Amino acid sequence: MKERQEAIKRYIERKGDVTLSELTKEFSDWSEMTIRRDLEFLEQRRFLIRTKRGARIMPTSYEVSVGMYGEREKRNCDLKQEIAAKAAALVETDISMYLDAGSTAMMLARELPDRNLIITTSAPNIGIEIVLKKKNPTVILLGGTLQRKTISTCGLNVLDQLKTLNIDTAFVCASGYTDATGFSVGGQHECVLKRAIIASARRVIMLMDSSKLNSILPFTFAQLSDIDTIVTDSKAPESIKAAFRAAGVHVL
Amino acid sequence: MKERQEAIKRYIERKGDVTLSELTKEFSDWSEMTIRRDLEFLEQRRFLIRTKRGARIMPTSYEVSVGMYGEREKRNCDLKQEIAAKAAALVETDISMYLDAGSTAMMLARELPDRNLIITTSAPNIGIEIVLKKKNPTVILLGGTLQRKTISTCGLNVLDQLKTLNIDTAFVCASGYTDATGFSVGGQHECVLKRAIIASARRVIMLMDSSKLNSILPFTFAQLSDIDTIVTDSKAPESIKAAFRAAGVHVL
DNA sequence: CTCCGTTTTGTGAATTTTTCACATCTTTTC
DNA sequence: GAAAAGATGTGAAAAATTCACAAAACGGAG
Repeated sequence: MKERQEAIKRYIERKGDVTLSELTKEFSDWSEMTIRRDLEFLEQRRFLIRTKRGARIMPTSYEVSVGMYGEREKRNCDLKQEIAAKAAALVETDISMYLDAGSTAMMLARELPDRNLIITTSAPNIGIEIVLKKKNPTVILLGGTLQRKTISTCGLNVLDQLKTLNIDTAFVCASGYTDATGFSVGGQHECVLKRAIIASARRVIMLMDSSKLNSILPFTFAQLSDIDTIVTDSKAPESIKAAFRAAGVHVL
Repeated sequence: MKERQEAIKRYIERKGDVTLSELTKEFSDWSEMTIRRDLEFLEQRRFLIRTKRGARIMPTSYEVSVGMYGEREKRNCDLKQEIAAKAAALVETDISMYLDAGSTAMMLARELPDRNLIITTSAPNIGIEIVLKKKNPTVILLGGTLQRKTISTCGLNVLDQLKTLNIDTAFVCASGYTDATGFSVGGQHECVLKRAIIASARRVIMLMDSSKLNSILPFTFAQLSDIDTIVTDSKAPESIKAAFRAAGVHVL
């Protein structure tokens, strides 16, 4: 595959849904016809489908979350993308990692290198995404009841399932953070799961975009002392980042 | 939503991918313009996306399997649809059931009534499909390693997971059957899982389209004596159906 | 039942998008 | 370095889509 085609693919993956004119503007070094042919090429390889006047990402499970969360998902898309890219750089080969549920985690999944990784996750849509798009990683899905809102599983026996899994690095998402309350989420089951993961992982990396700082959700699952690294975006206020560093947490 | 729009939606859901001319032929009582407007209407509600000259089902996890198996999936679409409809009629309210992986099972999932059901499955795409499209069923995903080919999980501890689950009716798919070899599939892990399910379920219903009769795959997981009912399509030869009945199996 | 306003549907022209054939330019191979 | 193969650009032809408006169907209110 050519470099231009890769670039077009990445662009569409990021945007989700593009028009041809948008693409000709973005890739103005080439003619419309060439872009058309590239789209045809990419469609044949099932990376995308061509729509009325443009193209759309080939919807695998990605669309599940987009469809669910609708515009909310896309809103902080660029922030989350930034976080995902930074987090992906922390992934080493042959690592055993945990990947949380949520849109930021989905973006991280797409940024992961196609290498030998053992990826445990409670989000079946993320697991499917990885397995369909990459050849090398092994995906382990945690079993349990599938939650409608979060598309993630939670089982009474999560602890049993984790017992035989040695997780090196856990990428965990939070929905809220304040100094007083720590990291919090909206669901009780998620809270229990995240706690179990954090307790068992060697290294915990928190993914949180700046829009979630200074908000409180019902259930706290971790304090600053529980985590090693926090990955956030460039819009996070310097004051909070300084407070994180003061607590001995790496900030990226 | 109008009756015509419902019908168009159903038609596209069944076919997966249609052209406008196909639709105008199918719904020839209305003009092309009306169909166009219906497609626009349905697109706004996220039921489908419009493509170059037609429309395509809004891809939730359903598309995952279609995308994977490609034409194979669509080939016996009508037969599988027939089987799924017949099998759905066997589902009672408040039942605890197991749903196998595979395209026939996916179709059954779409035909299920939106009632209080406990649905256990090893196919995360089917679980997501149910949870997104229906409000009432509870979905339990079995955990384990996610297989690339089948989009289903298999874990070393399936037996443990099943221990606390009481499955009333299991809908199981087979890839091959002959009198001599019984029901067989292509993967060893699937074979183990199916055996465990069949051993623990009170009632076992086998789903198999006629194209799979008289073919043998590497791993046998059940004999006629293990199952209660076979649901197949109208193209199944009467002689085989008679043999099933003679063995005490209900044939639908 | 009929009038009037609203909604839905059909029609054809205008517009836009897509396709196709072919010319030109680039890269590869011998 | 020449021939072949491949990629890209161009513009006309074909097709699909949109748009504005007319016709038809529908739904009360009198």
